[in-house]
Amino acid sequence: MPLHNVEIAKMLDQTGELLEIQGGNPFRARAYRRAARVVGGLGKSIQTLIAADKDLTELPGIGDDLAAKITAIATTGRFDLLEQLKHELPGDLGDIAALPGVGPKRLKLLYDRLGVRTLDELRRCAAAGRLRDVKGLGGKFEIRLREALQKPAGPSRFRLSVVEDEADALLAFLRDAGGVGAVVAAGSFRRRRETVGDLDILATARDGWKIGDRLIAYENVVKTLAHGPMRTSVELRSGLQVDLRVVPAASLGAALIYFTGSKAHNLALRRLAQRRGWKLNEYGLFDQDHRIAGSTEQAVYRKLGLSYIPSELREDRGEIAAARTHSLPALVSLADIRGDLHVHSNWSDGAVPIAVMAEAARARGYGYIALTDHSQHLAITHGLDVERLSRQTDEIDRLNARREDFTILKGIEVDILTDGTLDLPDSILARLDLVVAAVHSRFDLSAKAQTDRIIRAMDNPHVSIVAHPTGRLIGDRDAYAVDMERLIEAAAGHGCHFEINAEPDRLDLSDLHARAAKAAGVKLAISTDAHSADGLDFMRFGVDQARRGWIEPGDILNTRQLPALRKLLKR
DNA sequence: GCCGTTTTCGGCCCGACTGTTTTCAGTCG
Repeated sequence: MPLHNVEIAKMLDQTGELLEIQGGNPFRARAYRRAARVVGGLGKSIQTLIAADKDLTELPGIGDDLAAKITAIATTGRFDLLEQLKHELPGDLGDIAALPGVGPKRLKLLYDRLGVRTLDELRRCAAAGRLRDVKGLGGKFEIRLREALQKPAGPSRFRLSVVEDEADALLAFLRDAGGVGAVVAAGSFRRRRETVGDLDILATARDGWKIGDRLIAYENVVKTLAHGPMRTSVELRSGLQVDLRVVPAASLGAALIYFTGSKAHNLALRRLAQRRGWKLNEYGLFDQDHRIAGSTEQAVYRKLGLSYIPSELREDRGEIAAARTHSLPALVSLADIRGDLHVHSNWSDGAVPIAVMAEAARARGYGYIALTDHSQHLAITHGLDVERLSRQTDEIDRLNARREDFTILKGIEVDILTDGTLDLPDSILARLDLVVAAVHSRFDLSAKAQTDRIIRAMDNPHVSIVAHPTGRLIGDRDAYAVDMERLIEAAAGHGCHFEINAEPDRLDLSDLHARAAKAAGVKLAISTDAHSADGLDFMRFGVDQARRGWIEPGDILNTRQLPALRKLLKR
């Protein structure tokens, strides 16, 4: 059975983990982990690359050996080395290693001295107090482990928008303290990843203890995990962990780079520095003991011979090579957006009338919106039939007649039915400015059927944009099975476009898919799918994901003035 | 296991905090 990239990546990662637990050469284990990350972050599927006879050793961190192993995994669905490791190291060692405070060394102690192989066995040993007697472990470790074992596994990652709410309040609280300079959020939050594991905050302050004390005193803190002169870690009521790092102002730039990550990006930068005989850490870029850069990120990148790399690109996905040749993309920004192409009103399941949505969009500096209510098949949303849609277009004509400087485009978010036909007849679709097509049912189809279904919808020449193409809800629902490469290919061939749905729980297309679409020449709309005026503000999350996908203003439909946009919407 | 404008062998990022060590290993980011 041929496997997808994520599945291959998972097997490689598991292999790396087990190799690490087993001991032996740690760099070998690291090589598997790196390969896992590279495969997981690939825009194209390994299957496609193999089919096209591409040389996998051209991928970073993949040599002859791993290329052969990846090919074997991809084609057979099996990985002998992993099977062998699982046989040699039975039990849920991976789950045990995931516990806080348990790394490969302590895991080995538990395994060798106590014979612990499963979480249940560990729980029994911890309860019986047998851990503290093992030389190298101890009472504190046992207590911490017992707590971790009791705690129900909470959400390990939080949606970006959720963390943003927490961060805004917490940053304001910390900035209010005396003797504090900069207080900024870094980490995956600053890279604008769709989900955030923990919130990293960087501060410059005269006294690191003091701002740490203030963090601990924050009302939502339930637990202090670590507290020192440079670093304090706490857990909030929501379960979100916050890491506060304090550095001198002269180190702010280097610390921002270090604390923003990603880890892989930092490793690559440090290797670059190392090759020049320098050292890069959170305090600066050093030639021997002499700091040659550090107060700003720009200066550090410049010294390393790189253009400034926007935080959204720092994933070690080719940005360092591009920065070296000064060929980074000029990323789209919120200021480039001139309108919103997916908006609902109270004609279907939106909260407010068309005029209110239009006014809210105008207040945000837009020149147009596309009103795209649901179609009849989605009865629960009070979806529009031909007659109501027809009346809605008349209403929009009346509203448009009132304003010179703002246009409401007549649209629909039409359901793609199970067989790929559309929920409304061509006769009415032809009268609209744009048709957004979307799947809202039968998420259970096979990948082939789902892909055929959406391609058939794109065959209809009235369809301009496919909305939320994979149907995922972050943390709630996986994407339906669909062959994204075939969809992108079809869209490119049809002159059809995809949406980056900006709702923080959708962000669909994802960053990787957006990048793949761009590579194929497919243009994208960044749309909010707003069901109320406030919903229009989700635009920033869509723009952030687009930036993570290396997207430039020219790749986006709704960066254009209305006449240019209209041309692109016609097929 | 990967990789090379110092190397095809000998390296592989770097520092803070904790707990158990009695001067530092393990974990984490």
